[in-house]
Amino acid sequence: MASVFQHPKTPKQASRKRARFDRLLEPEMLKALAEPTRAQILSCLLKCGRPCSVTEVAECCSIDFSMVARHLSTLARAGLLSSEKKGRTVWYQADAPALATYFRDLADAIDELSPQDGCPTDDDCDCCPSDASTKGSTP
Amino acid sequence: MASVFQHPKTPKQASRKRARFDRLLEPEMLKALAEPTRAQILSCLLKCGRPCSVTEVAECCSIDFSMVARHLSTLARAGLLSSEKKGRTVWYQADAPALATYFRDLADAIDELSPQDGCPTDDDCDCCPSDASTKGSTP
DNA sequence: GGAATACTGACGCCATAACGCAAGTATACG
DNA sequence: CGTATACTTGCGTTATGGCGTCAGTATTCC
Repeated sequence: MASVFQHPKTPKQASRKRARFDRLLEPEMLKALAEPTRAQILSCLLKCGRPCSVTEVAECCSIDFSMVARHLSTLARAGLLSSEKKGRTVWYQADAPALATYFRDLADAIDELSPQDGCPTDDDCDCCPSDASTKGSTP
Repeated sequence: MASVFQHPKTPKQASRKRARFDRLLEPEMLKALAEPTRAQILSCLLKCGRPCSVTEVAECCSIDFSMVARHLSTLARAGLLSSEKKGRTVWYQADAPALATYFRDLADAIDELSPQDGCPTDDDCDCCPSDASTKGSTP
């Protein structure tokens, strides 16, 4: 499975937190999830829980076989599914706990990252990666 | 094949959980998140915490003004940002707690939804919305 | 009123990717 | 062997969406 599920070690530094957040927001996984057909397929596999073949998923979702094969491959490449070839059939399986963990990590990263007491208005706002030209007005 | 994909009977609770999950996986929000530029902009606003104008974000992220305006509008439409117009400037703000809550809900929905003890192999699997045509094998 | 600021919307260009078909590959079975 | 099954991959079409430009709108300030 892909690295997306690994927990980054986060020393308690703002820059680390930002890095963690940015990494979790890495678009590969989200892009894979954001496509309706893929979401449907993933949903199907999550609901099922056991490994499924391409044919099964295609029949289940009533989607063209070759499209399902391609989408499953995309989902697996994004780390959302594991795949195992046995004989001539490939068994795809959704790792629900890993996926749930990923989203919880993302939520935690957002919590850690967000300035609870507001951003200092007129100096020392590290909102942005590398730009210190426009410090200024607040509504 | 794949009896697992049938849903002979759908208990109300299970179908509710599925509905909840599917609603959370609604692609609007994920699609908005899955675009690198938008992720950068959202990240910037999350890190800042306070409301920011389009001009500020554009300068901060070094992105073309009108693009930023468009992306901010997209993010707001997807529910990822709140916007408030005051005078001639529009203040966009990221609601970090809400976003974190969304991802936690998604994680919870996945946990609830996934069959902890595995999917019964040969009968009574309600993985799929509406298809009961095939019987078959499991790995 | 007129100019400046802050944003929005419309047009076209282009890259990416989904879709469907069909041909190709790999494995199993008789 | 040859055939059937289970995928994969390549190709052309279509659709979506990001990007840049520029014109338009709304509000403020002089």
